[in-house]
Amino acid sequence: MQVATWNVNSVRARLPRLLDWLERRKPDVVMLQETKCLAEACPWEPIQDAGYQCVHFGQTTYNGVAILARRRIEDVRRGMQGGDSPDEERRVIAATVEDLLLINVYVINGQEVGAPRYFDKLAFLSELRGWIRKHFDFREKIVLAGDFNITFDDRDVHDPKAWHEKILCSTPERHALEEVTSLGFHDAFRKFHKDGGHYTWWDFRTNGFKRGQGLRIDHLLMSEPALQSCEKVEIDLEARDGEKPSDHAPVIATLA
DNA sequence: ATGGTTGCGTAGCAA
Repeated sequence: MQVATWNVNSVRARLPRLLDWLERRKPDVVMLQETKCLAEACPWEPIQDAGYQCVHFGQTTYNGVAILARRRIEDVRRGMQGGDSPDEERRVIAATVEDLLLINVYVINGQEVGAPRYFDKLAFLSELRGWIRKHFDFREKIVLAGDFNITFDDRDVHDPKAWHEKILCSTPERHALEEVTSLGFHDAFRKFHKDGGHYTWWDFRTNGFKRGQGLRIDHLLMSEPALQSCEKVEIDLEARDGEKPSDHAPVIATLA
C-alpha cells in the first residue's frame, strides 16, 4: 500500500502533471492540498477514469484538501467543525481506507513571524491537536499527512542561518508541530533518512529548485502501528521538475 | 535586493 501527500497548488492547473504522476507511481492513496476550487469545478472525471475515488473539501481560490484512493473511501469527515460553517477555511479532511485512518491537513502558512496569520497558524495547530486527540485512537494505524508549512529542525533547511527564526522555521512553530506529534505520531521520513538535504518545497520566486534551495515542510506522520508497517518513504523529485510543476514535491510511503 | 513567480480571476491576495 502506497500512501502519498502532495500540495498540488491548484488541481486544475496541475491536472496533466497529476495524471502523469498517478500513472507513473500508481499510489493507492493520495492526500492533496491546495486544490483551489469548489467540488463542481474540480476535474474529478479524468482522475476517476485513472482509477481513483475522490473525496474533497474545497473552496474557490484558496486552500482545499482532497483524498484520492484506488480502494473504497469511508467515514469521510470534512473540517474540524463539521464542514458546514461557511467561513471555515477548508484545510482538513479525514477518511478511512481499509485499516488506515487518514488525516489530510493544509496548515496555514503564517506569512511571517509575528503577523496575524502567524498566530492563526499556531492556533490552528493547537485546534488540530485537540481535534485529533478527541477523535482518533492511537492503537489504530493513523497517517496524518499534508503541508504543515513547518520544518522539524535545521536538517530540513537548505540554509539554516538565513532561515533562523524565520517563518516555517521559528521555534514556536516547531514547538506547535511537536505538540501535535507528541500525541503519538512519528515523522515517517526520519525512520529511513537521518541526514539533511531532503526537501519538499522550493520557492518559485527565487528559482529555488534549480538552485537546491528547499525546505522539508510536507510530512507523513504516523501512529506507532502505522510506522511499524512502513517500509519506505521517499520524496518524488521528478514531480517537481519539468513543465508547470507545483512548488511542492510529493512524499510517498510504502506500508506493508 | 522587503525583490522574485505562480494561481486565481481579472485586482490584488496568498503563498
